[in-house]
Amino acid sequence: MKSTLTINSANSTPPSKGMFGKLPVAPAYRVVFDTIEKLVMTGKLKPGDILPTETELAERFDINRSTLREGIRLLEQNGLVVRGAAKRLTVSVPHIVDLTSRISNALILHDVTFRELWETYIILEPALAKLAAENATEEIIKKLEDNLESMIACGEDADCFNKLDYEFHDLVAEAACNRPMLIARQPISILMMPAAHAILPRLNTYDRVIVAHRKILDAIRAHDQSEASEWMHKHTTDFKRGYESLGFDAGEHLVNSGFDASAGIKPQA
Amino acid sequence: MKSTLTINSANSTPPSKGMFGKLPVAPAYRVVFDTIEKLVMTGKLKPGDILPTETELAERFDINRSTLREGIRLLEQNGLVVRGAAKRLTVSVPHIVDLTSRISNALILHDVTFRELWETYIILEPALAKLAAENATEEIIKKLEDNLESMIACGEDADCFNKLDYEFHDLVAEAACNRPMLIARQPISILMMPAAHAILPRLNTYDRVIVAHRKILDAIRAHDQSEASEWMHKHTTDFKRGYESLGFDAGEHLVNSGFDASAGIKPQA
DNA sequence: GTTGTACAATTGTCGGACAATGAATGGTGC
DNA sequence: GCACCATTCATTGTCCGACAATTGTACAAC
Repeated sequence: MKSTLTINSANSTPPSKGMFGKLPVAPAYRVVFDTIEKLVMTGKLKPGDILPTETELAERFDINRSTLREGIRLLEQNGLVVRGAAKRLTVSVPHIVDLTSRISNALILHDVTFRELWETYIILEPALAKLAAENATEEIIKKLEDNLESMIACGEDADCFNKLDYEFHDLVAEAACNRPMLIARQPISILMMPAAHAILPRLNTYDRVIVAHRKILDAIRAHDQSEASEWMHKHTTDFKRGYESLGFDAGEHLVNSGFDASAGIKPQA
Repeated sequence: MKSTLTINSANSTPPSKGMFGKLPVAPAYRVVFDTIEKLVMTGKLKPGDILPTETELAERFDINRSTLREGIRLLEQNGLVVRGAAKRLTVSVPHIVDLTSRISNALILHDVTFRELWETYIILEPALAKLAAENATEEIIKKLEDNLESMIACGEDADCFNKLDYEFHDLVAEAACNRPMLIARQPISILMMPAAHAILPRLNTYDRVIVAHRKILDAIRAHDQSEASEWMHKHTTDFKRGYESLGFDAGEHLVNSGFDASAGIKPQA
């Protein structure tokens, strides 16, 4: 951190280099991004606002349109602007799904282990179930009921079952009305999907899953927070037990769950 | 989800709209992004690999350099490439801090409430303390000790104290060796900072904080997981009590904690 | 009111160009 | 031979101008 710097250190290197670590002269396209990002974050630009055309923006910033466009790409990737109906740039709010898929990609690249995912999941899922029992609306309870019915109708069609299982937990998370926790859970859920797909057909846990889901749903409907939390805890622990009884090592990397895992879901981007 | 769609629904809307959701004809710069992203995610490009020059890449993709550069910007903002030492593009893995600051920005724009932050925080912090008690290395315990000493030496310098408080919790989270949880915690921690700054000098809770930190540190050092978890729970609850006793409403929006909150930290990006 | 058409605006893409800057190279002195 | 310096070169950041494709708009026709 070079906490102590003396100006008069005329011993080794000329003072023009070495100290004064390069002051942040950002390329123009980055300045464009920073500027507009700040405008959005400070509320001077609100979601839904339509930006001027590229030509006009370039004129105002006094840069070339190509350069401006590079800045726009940064904003676009950040989800702060989208090219709206009329192709015009409109200010937007980053979608949760964009964030979560980005996070899961990053976790994959960081070689996250199943142990880490699991440790977090076993914390979040019961907490979300508890909050769901507190906050669930009639509407979402209806969706949960539909989900459970479909799952029963599913029989032992593993693909169908897994999809509905994933959806059930997603709905519970949504019912909790807590976005930070939702964002934390989603990437983990995505990354654990391959494991879920591997477990179900080999261990034949269909019945156990349905029983657990029903208990959880009942608890949510009854606003019984501790019951919801406890059953979700059991249910999630079951999942880990299944994982381990298949001979997987929880410390093992998940690298090759790979790209399709994150790209496979993206429900309605 | 429009699960059932019949072709012959010639009743209301013409079939050319409504169904056939826009087929994915992506602009070239986006194809560049998708292509290279996939190469990274599938491991065909590994972190540290140096990409060809812009001119060469443009030639290979058979597009103009300007167009290619727009694609590069998308990758850059995603953290998948950085312009390395020699200005050459280098494949990289997204830094955690980039993710977390993006998440906190998104949460701000989504008008997240203190209630949501709190509900998540009270779950994560004890869990992290528990894991820290399990996994903390000597090295990080040393850092925690240093932090506690500095905090005591800090006296009632609120700025110094808050900074060290923030750092302490960061260190505990780091000690837990769990990146999903780390990523989940960090944005919340960032967003709650303004609240922490408001509470401390007005309620004079310096002593209570130090006592709690010492208890937590002792528990981590002794690998006493439940003790670490419990004290962290108390400590975090204290924080909320402070927040409420200042008359804030937990359901209140945090919009105007605004931009500086997220930009203020960024330790060493 | 709906349909169709002509026109204008805007974006996506292209080709070429150049200054600044870091890297590589080669010459020079010891 | 090795260290040091100047030159050359490659590459990026930026600019300019241009054009096809697409889309919004205005207006005419039914």
